[in-house]
Amino acid sequence: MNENNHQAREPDTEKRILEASAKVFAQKGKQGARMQDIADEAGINRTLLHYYFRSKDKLFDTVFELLFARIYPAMTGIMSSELPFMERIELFIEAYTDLLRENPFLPVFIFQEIYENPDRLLKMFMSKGFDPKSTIAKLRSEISAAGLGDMDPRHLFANIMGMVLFPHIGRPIFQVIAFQGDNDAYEEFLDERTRHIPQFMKLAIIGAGDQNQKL
Amino acid sequence: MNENNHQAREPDTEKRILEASAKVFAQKGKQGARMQDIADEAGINRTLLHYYFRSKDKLFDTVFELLFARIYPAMTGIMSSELPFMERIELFIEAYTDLLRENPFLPVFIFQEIYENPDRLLKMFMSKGFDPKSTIAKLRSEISAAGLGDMDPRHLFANIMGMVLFPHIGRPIFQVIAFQGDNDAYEEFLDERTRHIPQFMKLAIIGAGDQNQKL
DNA sequence: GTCTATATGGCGATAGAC
DNA sequence: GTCTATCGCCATATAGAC
Repeated sequence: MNENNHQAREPDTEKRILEASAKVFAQKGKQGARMQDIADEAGINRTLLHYYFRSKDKLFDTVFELLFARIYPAMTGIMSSELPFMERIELFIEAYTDLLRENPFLPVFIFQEIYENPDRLLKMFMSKGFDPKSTIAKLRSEISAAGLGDMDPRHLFANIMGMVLFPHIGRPIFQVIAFQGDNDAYEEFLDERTRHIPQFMKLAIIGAGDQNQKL
Repeated sequence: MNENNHQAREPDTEKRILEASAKVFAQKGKQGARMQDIADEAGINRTLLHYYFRSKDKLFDTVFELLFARIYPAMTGIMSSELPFMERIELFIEAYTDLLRENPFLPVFIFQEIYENPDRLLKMFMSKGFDPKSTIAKLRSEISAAGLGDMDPRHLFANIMGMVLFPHIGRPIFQVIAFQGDNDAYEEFLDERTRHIPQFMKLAIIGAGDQNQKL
C-alpha cells in the first residue's frame, strides 16, 4: 500500500543538490549564489531545496562541512604516517594537489569561510583534536633530523601550501595568461608541479647543507 | 555669495567612501556587502554613496580599478628594472609583501574578480600592454643565465607568488593556529618571509648547481 | 516528494526637501 | 551636498494542492 501513497523519491536528489550547491556556491559565493541557480544546476524545483535543507544557511553549512571532512585528512596526513619526512612531504603535496584538482571550487569555500567566519573554521579544526603547539614542535624536530637545520615549520608549511595552492586559485587567469588558455597544457603543468615542488624543496635542502647555514 | 548657497563639502568624503568600500567589499564580498555597511563604515548617510558613485556596481569598479593600479606596477616591477635577476626577485618579493601588508583586503578582491569576472581582469592586464609570451621568453633566458637551468618561468612565478601570498590570504586562521593569534609575532613572521623566501630560492639554485640537474 | 502560488523582508535606487 | 521618505524589485521561505 505504502508504495501507492507516495511518489518514488529520486534516490540521488539530495546528492545532486549537494553537488550543485558546491558548484554554485563556489562560482558565486555564498551571498551571490541564488537558490534558483542551485535548483537549475541540480535540475530540480527551487522549493525542493528548502524541503531537503530548510534554508540557504543550512545548505551552505552542510556543503561546507562535507568539504571540510575531505580537506582535513589531506592536511593532517602529512603528520600522521610513519614514513620518512621528505616522503611524507611529497605525499602531502600529491594528495593536496589531487584534492584541489578534483574540487576546483574548494579554495573559494575555504577562502570565504576564512574571511567571513574564521571562528567556525577554527572550531572545526579544534574539534578534530588538532593541537597546533605539539604539531609544530614535532615538525621542528623532524625538520632538524631531515637536515633542514632549524627552519621554522611554519615557513615550511607556508611555502608548501602557497606553492601548491597558487596555480589552483589563480587558474582562471593564470591559465589564460601563461598558457593561452590551453586546458590540457595547464593540467600537464599541474602534474609537473607535484614533481617540481618536492624537488625544489630538496634542492633547497641540499643547498642549505652545502652552505652549512641555517635557512 | 556662492559660499552661502551650499554647505561646505567634506573634502575627504569621497576618499572615506573609497576606503570604507574597500574594507567592506573585502570582508563581505561584492554581493555580501551592503550599501548600508559601507555608509556606516564611512560614517555617512547611505544615499551619499549613490550621490558620489551612482550605483553599487560603479562603486565596486572604481575601488577595484584603484587597487589594480597599485598591484600592476608591483607585479611587473620584477621585469622592468636592469638589476641582476636574483636581486630583482628579492625586490619583487619585498614589494609584493609590502603591498599585501598595506592592503590586507587586496587578495579578496583579486580572488573575487578571478572567479566572477576573469575577463575584465585579463583586459586590464592587456590594456597595460602586457605581453605574456615575450615576458615568459625573456624570463626563460634570464633564469638560464642565473644558473637555474631550464626551469620553467611559470613554475618560478607560481612558487614565488604562492609563497608570498599564502600567509596573507590564510592569515585570519593561520595566525590563530600557528601563532596563538599574536599579531606582533605574525608581523615578525611576515618580515622573516621577505628574507626566507629569497634565501630558500637561492639554496634551491645552489642545490641545482651541485646536482647538475635541471629543476 | 514535488509542484504552484504567495507571503515577507531586505536592498538598491531615486525623488525631493533643505 | 546631505538628509528623509519611499518606490519597486528580487530572493528566501512557506502554505497548501496533488
